[in-house]
Amino acid sequence: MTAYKSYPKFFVSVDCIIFGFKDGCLKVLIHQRPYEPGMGELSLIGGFVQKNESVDASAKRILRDFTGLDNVYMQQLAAFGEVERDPGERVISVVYYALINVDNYDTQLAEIHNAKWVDVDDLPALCFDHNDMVQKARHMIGEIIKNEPIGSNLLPRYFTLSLLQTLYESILGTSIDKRNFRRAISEKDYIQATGMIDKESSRRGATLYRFKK
Amino acid sequence: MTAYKSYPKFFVSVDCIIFGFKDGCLKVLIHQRPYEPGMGELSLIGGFVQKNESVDASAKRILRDFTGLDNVYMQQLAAFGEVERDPGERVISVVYYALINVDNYDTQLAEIHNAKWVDVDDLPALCFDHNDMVQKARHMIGEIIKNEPIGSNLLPRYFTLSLLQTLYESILGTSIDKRNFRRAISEKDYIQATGMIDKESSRRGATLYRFKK
DNA sequence: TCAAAAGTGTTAATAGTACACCCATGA
DNA sequence: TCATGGGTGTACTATTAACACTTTTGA
Repeated sequence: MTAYKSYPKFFVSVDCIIFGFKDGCLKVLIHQRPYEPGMGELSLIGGFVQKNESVDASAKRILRDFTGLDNVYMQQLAAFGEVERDPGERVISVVYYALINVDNYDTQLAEIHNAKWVDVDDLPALCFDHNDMVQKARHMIGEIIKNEPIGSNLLPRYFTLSLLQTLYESILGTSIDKRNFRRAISEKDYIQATGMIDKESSRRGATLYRFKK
Repeated sequence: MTAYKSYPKFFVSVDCIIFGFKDGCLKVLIHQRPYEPGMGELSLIGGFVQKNESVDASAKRILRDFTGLDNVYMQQLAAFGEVERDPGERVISVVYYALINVDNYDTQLAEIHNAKWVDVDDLPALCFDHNDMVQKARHMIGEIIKNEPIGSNLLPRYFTLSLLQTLYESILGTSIDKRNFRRAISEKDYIQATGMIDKESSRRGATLYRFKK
């Protein structure tokens, strides 16, 4: 028997910051909140933790329901627990961030949920404390990309070095010297040339690379 | 009105990893769990989130109740949400780590709670997932001390450079060259000499430093 | 022929690492 | 006088930052 009876219980939600890379910018997937309070306001993708579901599993389920994607890079960011953060009822939210390839997700599902991509550096006002969540997650992936090849989750399977550099620049919010970038990335040994040439993005054509497994 | 009615609610606990620096080692404050399940097992300092209390405030309260300390360096680590993590009932735990000066805390309170310091690198088996929590927090402060002067929270107001170095070594788990350490720390501009001399720790006497504000 | 993106090395500055001896003191 | 911890500088290595021109091609 437990001695917990006298303690209060809380709704626990999960909010997901789903990052994608599109048009040379880091984007976040948002939608219109479908229920009160804040119905119609812009919101992160979220949902409630279920009875026999771990919080991690809950995050995976919510991501799958909105994007059709499984096996996605997703990490916990933090719990948000201010008393009045949700104006309707007390809800403690555990926040995750995910990195997805925008070419892979299920656009039909996204349409059903009214989901859309917005530029992370030009975020509209989101409901509750969701803007804070995005800022914190944005900072976090900036730190992580310095040490880990998380770009593999955001890019198509084959990509040019210019595109990879643009990704780094948009995540880090800085411009990077092309030669230094190429040297640094080749020293890291994350990626390999495929021999294929991309003719879309330039007249001359650029070598297509891919991440090693 | 909210649409949340149909969702389940959960107990939400807070667990605190309270780090201190004592006898040249990084320590964690633990105690014997005073209630079932796991009564008598070794446990982190914890408690339950209350109705009109933010999760952060809850962590502060719990820390104060066990140590008598307020205004302590404390950060959220993560939420732990596995379904079976607590064998009694479903409890989602939000974990914080705190750094305190072992000379300041209320030892009477600690005695009441059966609290004791254990070496972080020689942890006994703790209940539930508490060992995981400590490992994660230990790794976290290792990263943070590389960039932030968090040592100020663990040391007495005045300290020798040798003591500061021992602190860094015990947090980082490495030995550091004395000359390199002193140069690095003086370049960081965190600390200043007070002109006072400590005669306790050596015959010659060592300059006492303090952290700048 | 020219606009647009691809590709390519060198140098300088900075940060980090390795390493050994003398000093002051109390017991 | 000696054992103990305090205090100091230099040379080497690795990492990071700054910087500009040629190539290829389609329009």
